[in-house]
Amino acid sequence: MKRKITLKDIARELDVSISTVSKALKNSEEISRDTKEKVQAFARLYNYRPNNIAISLKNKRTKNIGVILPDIVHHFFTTVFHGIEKYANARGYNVIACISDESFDKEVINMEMLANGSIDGFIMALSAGTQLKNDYNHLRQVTDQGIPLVLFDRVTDEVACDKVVINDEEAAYLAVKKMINSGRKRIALLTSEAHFNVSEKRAEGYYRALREHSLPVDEELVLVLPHMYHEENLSEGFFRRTNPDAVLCVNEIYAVRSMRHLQSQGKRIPQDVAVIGFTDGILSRYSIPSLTSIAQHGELMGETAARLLVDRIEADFRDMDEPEYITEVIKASIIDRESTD
Amino acid sequence: MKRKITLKDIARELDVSISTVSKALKNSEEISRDTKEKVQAFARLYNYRPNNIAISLKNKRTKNIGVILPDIVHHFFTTVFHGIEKYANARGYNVIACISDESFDKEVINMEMLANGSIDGFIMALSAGTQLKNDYNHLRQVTDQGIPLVLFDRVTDEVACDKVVINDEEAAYLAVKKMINSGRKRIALLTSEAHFNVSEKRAEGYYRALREHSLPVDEELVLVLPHMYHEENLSEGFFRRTNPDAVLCVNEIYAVRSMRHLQSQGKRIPQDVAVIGFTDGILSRYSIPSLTSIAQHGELMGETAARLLVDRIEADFRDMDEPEYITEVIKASIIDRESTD
DNA sequence: TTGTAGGCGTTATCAC
DNA sequence: GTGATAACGCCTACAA
Repeated sequence: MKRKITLKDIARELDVSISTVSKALKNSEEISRDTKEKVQAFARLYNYRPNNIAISLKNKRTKNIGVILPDIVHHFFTTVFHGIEKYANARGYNVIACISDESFDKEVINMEMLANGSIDGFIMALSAGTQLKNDYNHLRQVTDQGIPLVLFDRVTDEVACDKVVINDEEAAYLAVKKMINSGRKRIALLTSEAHFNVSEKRAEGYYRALREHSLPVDEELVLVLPHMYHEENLSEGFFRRTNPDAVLCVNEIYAVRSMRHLQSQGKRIPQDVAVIGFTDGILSRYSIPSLTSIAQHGELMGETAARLLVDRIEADFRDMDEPEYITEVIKASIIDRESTD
Repeated sequence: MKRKITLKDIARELDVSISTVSKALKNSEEISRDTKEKVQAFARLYNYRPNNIAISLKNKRTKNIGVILPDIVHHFFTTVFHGIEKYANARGYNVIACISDESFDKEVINMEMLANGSIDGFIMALSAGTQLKNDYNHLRQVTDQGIPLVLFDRVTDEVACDKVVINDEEAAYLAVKKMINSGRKRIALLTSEAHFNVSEKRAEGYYRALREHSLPVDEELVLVLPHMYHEENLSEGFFRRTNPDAVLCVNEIYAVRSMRHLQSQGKRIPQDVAVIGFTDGILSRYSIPSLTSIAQHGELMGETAARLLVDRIEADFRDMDEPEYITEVIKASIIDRESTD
């Protein structure tokens, strides 16, 4: 077991000073060809690599970025993460990932853990708990210290920072409009509890589309489901009772479950009922019938967030005092599949 | 913007020495009550937190663990990751995540990036590229430096380290046996290219079950698919040609696609054809019909890997010279759903 | 009870 | 050309 070698080791071995070794390895003009070759050969032989931690301490930058996600079972967050990771790596950054599990407390703990020097900046989507509690002091604490922060998807106006969102309202509007244009009249909305910013926005788009096409707004046709989809049968009675000819769901799990219940009630999709779901994930692609869905372009969102963050991290400190924060809007798009006509 | 405060700042402000501050904050007996209170109050006021990087440099341990995954779109790796993250956090470690994208080169780059002090140990599953190339020098380089490494799922005998695997062979065997017991005779296997260790193991289980139940082995019934599932119709002709009454798939995507093709050919599932897939993911749960699948207990695998790693990291250095490496086997189990009888 | 000094590994400045 | 020194932030053995 050959232990990790340091500048000091090389210096001792070659009987030169540490600073000479350091310079030689950087190919400094100051050092004689002879010495440089000797040092470099030795370093190569023993596979010398500078210690990241020491460099971090010296430079006060870690080349790590902290990512805090509410969960990782939702395909959407997975793709965002991938986008972040890809972009960050390309610019020489590592990604430290933490999962808040939708809990306020875990989010706070994770942020504090990372904020003490481990990372140069944060990318995160707010946990359900945080949105419910409406407490953003831990975020402000971070930004107050001058640590750059980028929020995506689940954002808040309460914190001044860069943001990346999708046009949820517009996407829902277009989806409903699409179904109206193909002749649907009784369009149901399956949404989740309202403290999720995004659900709210999607509901707004739903209502706007109805209004603009002079369809009656029937609150009976709106079903609010709990965020965790434990109970299998919640929506079964709903469909029997309300008998819709189209359904918009705020995620693909609701959508697939809806199709399942509708089919078991003898409905054909899309002939009798059209279904569209948010999140163009694996379920949408492989369900039977495959699901027309609203792609949120998670990977692009991740890349965008990472770009904003790295730019901010590497921004000149001259113009640090009064930054103009940016909110980038990613356009969602509808992917047509078999569940609509 | 209140900048991060250091021991030095406190010392200067309170006109004491740095070491006094350090000790006072640790509630050392050496320091007078008076001084301690003064220092602690000040530290609290300015929200002092020790700098992780400095501590890492001093202690030569980062409390970070590096996780390298081949991809993150497969639900299995996602769940493993979650298990690692959960366990690691509970023991005070952060997780640095890198994705090799199934590429040998990226795997090497990521490992080198992290191996220079950023992490205390690695958890990883080998990329496809690495298994294909059969080159494990980057792993040995890491273990040779005394950095603990735990391999999971996609492992190799070529590297001496702790490992976590599932009993793939046995699981496939049991799945096939189950279908034989319910009267199936023509059992197909959809597998991926053989350089994947796990696919190979699963195929072995398939063959063993056939042999032990005196069913003929018909190579026509085995379809080897490329790892990336771009081509949609690869298996369609296969089913028409071979007309199986049961199918075992090495992942759930193959399984769901199979069901789709079979259904479009007028077959009923499970009456005409039974289907079982590896990976108990979201597709299995929500497909129509829902898919009987082999749960690999990814979260447990992740926790186990993290436990092995942290134990190894924190192991006494006395018994470091000749470690006995452990391979833990996680038992896969069959989750019965609608695609089998 | 408090402070000094040295070290973790690296780099930059300045002196020889 | 080379090397000594200080600094990044923290800790600790030892001196005062």
